[in-house]
Amino acid sequence: MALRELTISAFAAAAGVNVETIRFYQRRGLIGEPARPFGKIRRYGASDVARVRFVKSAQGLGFSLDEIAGLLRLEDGTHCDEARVAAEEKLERVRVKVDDLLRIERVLGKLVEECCAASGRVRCPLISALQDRHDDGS
Amino acid sequence: MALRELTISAFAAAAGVNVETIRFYQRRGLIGEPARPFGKIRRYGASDVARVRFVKSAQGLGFSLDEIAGLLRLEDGTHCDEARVAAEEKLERVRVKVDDLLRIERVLGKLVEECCAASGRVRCPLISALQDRHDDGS
DNA sequence: CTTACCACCGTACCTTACTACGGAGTCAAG
DNA sequence: CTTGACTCCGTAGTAAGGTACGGTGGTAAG
Repeated sequence: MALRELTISAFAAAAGVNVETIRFYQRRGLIGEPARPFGKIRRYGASDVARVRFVKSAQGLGFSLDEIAGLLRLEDGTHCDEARVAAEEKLERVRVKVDDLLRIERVLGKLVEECCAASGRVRCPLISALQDRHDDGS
Repeated sequence: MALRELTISAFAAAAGVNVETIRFYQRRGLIGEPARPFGKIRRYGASDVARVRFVKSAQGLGFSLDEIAGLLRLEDGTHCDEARVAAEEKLERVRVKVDDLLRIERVLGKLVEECCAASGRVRCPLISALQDRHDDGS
């Protein structure tokens, strides 16, 4: 587990993605171009692996690559006010997501529990769950 | 707010999507072909609006249209055992997502609070948050 | 009954996020 | 110093999820 000893294929394997995905993320600026200690070949470390895994997790939560890049930029510490405003916005979106997921979780949990107890359901409980989130109209 | 009086464009507007998206969802089976009370023209009701909104919410949470179709099929009540197993699987995925989102929320909240308190951060707290989720290796 | 607007339908196109390909360079082992 | 596995890079292709377009047919107001 030492630093900066992974070749790109070992790196990709460790992060659970395709080699081409790594190169694609580099082009998109999601991971920085690493130093090339020996000749022209890139070497990667554990922190790079963590970064890619983060990207993949965030994607699974419905964030686009652009949004993820925004999240990652928040940590820079530079241009502080801007970052705070951005973070507040993201936070709001994240809270809505958490809310929605918890509703779905609750309904799925009930479905599993009571399964088939009521045979002739008319209305989907999942939909109802997300429907009365915050009971404002539009 | 009566039943089945929306034309497709009113429906799309109410659900916050494009008309073409509605037709696309019909082809995908995400919403059923509605009856056509007068001549050849489809009419939609409030429950259709709710269904489309659900699809959009679920998408924002990282579910694919296929997965969403699966979620919606759960409510049928028919073939009960199958549905219960599926629901359990979904539930597991949802719980992981909730976990991840809560971690991100916590970190973003801290970022907003302490913003800039520590000027020279080295390591991204977001990444760390998702990294030590469940501390199993692979 | 015409005229304008909308619905219907199929097909084509677009964006996002990869994934594959092909040719040239690198590097360690034999 | 060759061989073979691996890397680099640009470009092209793919899959998912829409979005746009263009022609035809309803339908409701004047």
